[in-house]
Amino acid sequence: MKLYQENNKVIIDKIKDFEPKHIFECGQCFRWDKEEDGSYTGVANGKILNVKLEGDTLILDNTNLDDYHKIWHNYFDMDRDYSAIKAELAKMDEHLYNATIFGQGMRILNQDTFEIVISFIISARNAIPMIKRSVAFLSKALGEEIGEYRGKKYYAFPTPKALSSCDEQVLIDSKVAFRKGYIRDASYIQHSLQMDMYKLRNLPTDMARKELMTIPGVGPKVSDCILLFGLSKYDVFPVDVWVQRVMHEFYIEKEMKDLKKIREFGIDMFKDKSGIAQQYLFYYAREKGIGRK
DNA sequence: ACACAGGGTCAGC
DNA sequence: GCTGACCCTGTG
Repeated sequence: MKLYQENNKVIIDKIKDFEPKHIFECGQCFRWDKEEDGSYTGVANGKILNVKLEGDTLILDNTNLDDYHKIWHNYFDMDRDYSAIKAELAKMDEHLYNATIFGQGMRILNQDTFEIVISFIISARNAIPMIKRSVAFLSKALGEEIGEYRGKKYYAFPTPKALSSCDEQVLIDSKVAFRKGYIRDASYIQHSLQMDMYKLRNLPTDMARKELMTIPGVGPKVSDCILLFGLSKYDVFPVDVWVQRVMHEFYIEKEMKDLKKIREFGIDMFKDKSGIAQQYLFYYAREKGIGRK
């Protein structure tokens, strides 16, 4: 692996376990879009980045080595050995083997805690394209304009202050619908520091989870997603309709509908790799339509 | 056309 | 612990 800068690109030769499609389309993030040339452009930490894989060369455009080390290295979870994780999961059974092969190159991004809280509140009983639409609308309406890339303007995710004090009409127009009260209240909780969601990182998973569940619009499933995608906790197992289906298909009787028990089953099975296992299974199930009637 | 479900959560029994 | 309502939109 060789890392170097060329103009405004950071290039990594001989990259392993990095497949942009699987990273950006596995359902963990909502601010990355595919360009016509197959690359992906998105916003994180107030910066615009374009990502393209050519063979085993990763090209990060619109950035520099300084930002790579400060932001993107951690954002893309570069220090984690996904080959080792995949190998461990794949040897458990044929389903995990298939799911890890299918999702090869998927990585769990380290995303901003508050952005993940709001995004996954929006995700409840919603479809992924609509979640992306709402998040894009709110960012454009309330977020700071951070620059232009390939002729398009980009906006940072709104601050807690902006989201907690905006006109109700903005939330209505964003189509977050019945979730608008949750978003305003959750944003105020962070803005007022009634709870500092960023500090939950320092708590054990179960305590952080208990805290998250006090936020309006945050239940068992959304809190697990926040822990996994926004707080770097991997001993969680978010159970949504797809994980439910894939678990019924592969591991447990269909009569077992108690989501709490399915979650405990997953954590018991996958331990400290539950979150990552869940993401391989979720992506595999959703792309293949496993269990859909 | 129109019912149904989409990365669930909450309030009211 | 269960059950229905919740906004809006794409899908069949």
